[in-house]
Amino acid sequence: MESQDLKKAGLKVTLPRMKILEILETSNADTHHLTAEDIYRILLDSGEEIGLATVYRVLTQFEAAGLVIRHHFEGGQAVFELDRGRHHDHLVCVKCSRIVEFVDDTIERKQKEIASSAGFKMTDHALIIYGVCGNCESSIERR
Amino acid sequence: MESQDLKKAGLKVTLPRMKILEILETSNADTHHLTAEDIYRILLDSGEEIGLATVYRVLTQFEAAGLVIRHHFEGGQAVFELDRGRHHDHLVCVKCSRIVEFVDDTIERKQKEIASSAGFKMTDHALIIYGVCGNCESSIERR
DNA sequence: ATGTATGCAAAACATTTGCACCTGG
DNA sequence: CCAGGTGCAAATGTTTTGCATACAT
Repeated sequence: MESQDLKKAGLKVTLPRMKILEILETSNADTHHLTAEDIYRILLDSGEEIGLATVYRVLTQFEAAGLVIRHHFEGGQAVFELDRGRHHDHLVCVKCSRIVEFVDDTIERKQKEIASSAGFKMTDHALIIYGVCGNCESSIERR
Repeated sequence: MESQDLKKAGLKVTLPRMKILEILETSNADTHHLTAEDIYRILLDSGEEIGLATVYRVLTQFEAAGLVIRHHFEGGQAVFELDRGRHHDHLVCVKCSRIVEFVDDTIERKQKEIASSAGFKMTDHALIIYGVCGNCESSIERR
């Protein structure tokens, strides 16, 4: 049960928070990571009464608590994903926004080297590879 | 003379465009990459009469023409840098926003491998390492 | 009860667009 | 001269905030 996670983060266990956590857990996996608006729509569609502002507030709190990660890929909206602890980078399809996660130890190691040889104490890093995924590649022409 | 670049891109050689190009050329190098607002301020401060909208319009045209690259680092505003042809990635100081550019062939190679083994046709990629630079590290405490 | 969360509306930003006027070739 | 460029103001899209009400403990 993840209501524990909420309590641990000093956040009351409320319905909106539980619902948002649940959505992140279930519809997050291999497909799209979610925007605040996505989550808002899903909640509305499933009959919940919630405000977009609350979604943003909750996501921001979750981010501060280390429960979710906020990404700024291209295209205005930030996307959110549950922080499952295992760091990874992203492949983003520029056609359909499909996201594939990956980890590469060689790259991870190299990054640390680069940072320290530039005199930086690395705090974080983001590697995003943009491209056209297999699906979109085959189905020629689409928006 | 880079008025050539403008003509080549099908853009009239106007004062605002020249000025913006000049700013990108001179104050771009090792320090901060510039936001549209930065450029706007610099122009106003140097006595030019220009609108922020024009700065955005020009930068967008420059981007389309391949003259500049737009980056979406953390923190709202996009930053722009001249495209000098040599691809590179970025180390960003989270304290002072100083930017260091770097290239690592191993990482470049690995990225291609990762993309193709995931069935993606890579179109672009962005690697950003966030950290605290030497300067900020030493001068303990600062905003 | 009581301090925190929420919903709504309004504010705050970053960026884009419409339009009348100006300018480069 | 005339298409394209510019400034200004208004529109947009995203995220944040103020405030009165509702809820978890």
